[in-house]
Amino acid sequence: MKFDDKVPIYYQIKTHLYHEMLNGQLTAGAQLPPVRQLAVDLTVNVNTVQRALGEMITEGTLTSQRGKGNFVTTDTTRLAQLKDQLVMAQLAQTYDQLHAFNLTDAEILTSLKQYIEKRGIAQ
Amino acid sequence: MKFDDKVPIYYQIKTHLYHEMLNGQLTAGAQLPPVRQLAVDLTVNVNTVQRALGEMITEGTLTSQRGKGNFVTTDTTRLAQLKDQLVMAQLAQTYDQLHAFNLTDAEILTSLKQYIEKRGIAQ
DNA sequence: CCTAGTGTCCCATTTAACTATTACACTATA
DNA sequence: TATAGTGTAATAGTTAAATGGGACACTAGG
Repeated sequence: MKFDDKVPIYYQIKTHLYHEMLNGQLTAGAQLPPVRQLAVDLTVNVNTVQRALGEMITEGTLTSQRGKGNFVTTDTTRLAQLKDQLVMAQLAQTYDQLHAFNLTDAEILTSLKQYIEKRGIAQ
Repeated sequence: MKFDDKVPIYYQIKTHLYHEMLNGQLTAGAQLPPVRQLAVDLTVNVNTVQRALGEMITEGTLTSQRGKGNFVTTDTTRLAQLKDQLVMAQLAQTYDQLHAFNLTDAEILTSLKQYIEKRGIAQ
C-alpha cells in the first residue's frame, strides 16, 4: 500500500480501516484478516499493524479475542458516532484551512461545488 | 506555536507561511522576519525553520539574499498559482475522504453547508 | 494431546525529524 | 575598517517511528 510520508504509517492504517468500517467493506461484528496477513497486504511490519489496532481497541471501535481474531465492534451506535466524528473533523479542517486563505463562507461552498462539477467532467 | 504531532514541524511551518502569504499578512516582495526571530516566535530550532524556508526557496515562493534577508517572491502569478494549488489540494483531500465514507456528491455538499451554518450559530 | 492459526509481547536496530551549538559568509552602516 | 545583523552550513546528540526476529498465550479441531 502507498503511504504519505508526512503522516505516521500506523495512523494511516487506522484511517484505512476506518474507511473500510464505514463504507461497508467491514460491517459491524466482522472479523478482520489476521494481523500477519494485514501486515503483508499493507506491506508493513506486524508491530506497526498492532500499534494501529491497539489504539482502535482502546477506543472501542475494535475488539480483540486472543487466539480467535480481531473484530469490528457490534455497537452500531459507536460506529455511527465514529462516522460523525470523522466527517466533522474533516469538514472542520477544510473550513479552517480555506478560511485561513481568506476565502469567505460562500466562496468555500462554491469552490467545493465547482471542484465536484469539474471532477465529474474530468472523469 | 502549537503543532500537530502527526505532521513534521518543518512542514507545518511551510503551511503557516503559506497562510500568511495568501491572506495579506505577507504580501509580494515583503521581507520575512530573520530566521532566528522566526525560530523564537515559533518556539522551534533555527535549523527547522531553515528546512522549511529552504524548500520554499527551491519551489520559488521565497527568495533569499545572503546578508539581507528572506523575501516573498514578487512574482504575483506564482502566488496566485500557489493559492489555486493549495485550495485544490485541500478540496481534493476532503472530497476523497468523505467519498471513501460512502457520502454522495450531494451529501458532501450539504454536509459542508450544514457545518458552516451550525458553526455560525455556535460562535 | 498435538498442531495450526490466531493475538500479544519484547528486544535490538535503523532511520528521520528535531534540537543544540558553533562557525562561517555576506551586507549595510557607523 | 569594524561591527551588528543577516543567511548558511556542519556536527553531534535525542527522540519516535518503523523494522526484523523471536518467543509466548490462547483457541479450535483433528
